[in-house]
Amino acid sequence: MKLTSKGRYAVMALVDLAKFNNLNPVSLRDISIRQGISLDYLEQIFSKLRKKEIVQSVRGNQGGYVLNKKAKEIKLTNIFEAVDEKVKTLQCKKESKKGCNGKSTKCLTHNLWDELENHINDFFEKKSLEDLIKDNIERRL
Amino acid sequence: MKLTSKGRYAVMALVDLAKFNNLNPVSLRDISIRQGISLDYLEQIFSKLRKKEIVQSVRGNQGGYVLNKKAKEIKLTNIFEAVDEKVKTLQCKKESKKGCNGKSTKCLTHNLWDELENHINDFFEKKSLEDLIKDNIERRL
DNA sequence: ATAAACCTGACTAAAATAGTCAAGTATCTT
DNA sequence: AAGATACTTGACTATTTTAGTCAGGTTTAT
Ligand code: FES
Ligand code: FES
Repeated sequence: MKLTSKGRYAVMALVDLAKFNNLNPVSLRDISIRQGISLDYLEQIFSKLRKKEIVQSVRGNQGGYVLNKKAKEIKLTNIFEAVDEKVKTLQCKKESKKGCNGKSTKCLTHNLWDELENHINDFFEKKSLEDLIKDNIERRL
Repeated sequence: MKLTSKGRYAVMALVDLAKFNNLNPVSLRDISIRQGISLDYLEQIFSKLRKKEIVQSVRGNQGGYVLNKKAKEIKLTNIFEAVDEKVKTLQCKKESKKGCNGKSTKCLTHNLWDELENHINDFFEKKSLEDLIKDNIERRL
């Protein structure tokens, strides 16, 4: 079980962005340099974040990205969904009545993985971007 | 974030095995058929489980595997550790003082992933093989 | 003896990941 | 108007990981 860097970078970049509090757009170039993430890769990520209306783009010189919602309203769940970082512990399709082994009943562990998935999603549902920023400021003091 | 089938199979096979309550060894061949898992793959998995003393092997004709501890004492944590299914949400090395970006401080999200890792491991630490079997019996009623 | 079943290590196809690269388009500043 | 900055898109690719397979053993009950 690991987290992919796409999900990791998305959150990292958004925390960086959110710290500027919507005063003015932040360029991906700056984020790239500050966070050590490839610019081209960031572009892919922000393209997805924009489509899901998590950020807004400002084109042209001095442009960049701004949060499209309040930091409090952006949960990790939303971010992960936007960049396709899904939690997938079940092998089978959840809706299907078939098990992961191709049999007509769910496998011995189906229920366990389902619980696990919920357990993890709870965590993501509870954390907002605002929480992360606060946490970051506290640590600096 | 997904669970690999190695971890999934390990747990699935052990639940199957545990249901026989140590009365007599269960052959991998049987588990393979019942659970729809490749025999060769199961052998790899059980080799690791044996090295970590989670199961005991009985060689020869009518041989197979038996649990080496009480089902209550086998936590998911132990199983996952045995088959190298680790939860890895951090990018950096935990001990190192360097961040995942190569910089000398931890990245903006380091703490978040660390929390997440603990959150997930809590789940694994709480679940024993016995819990899974009970859960399975209840469902059948 | 022979068959069942464990044991080991090496090998490999396929999928996913983590990017790179190229060729734009829009808008601000001067 | 020109130039620079920065967003936008889509295709491409190297690397790594996963999920096995395969071949050739060894052990032990009957
Ligand atoms: S994970 Fe759903 S049936 Fe096995
Ligand atoms: S995950 Fe540890 S420093 Fe980034």
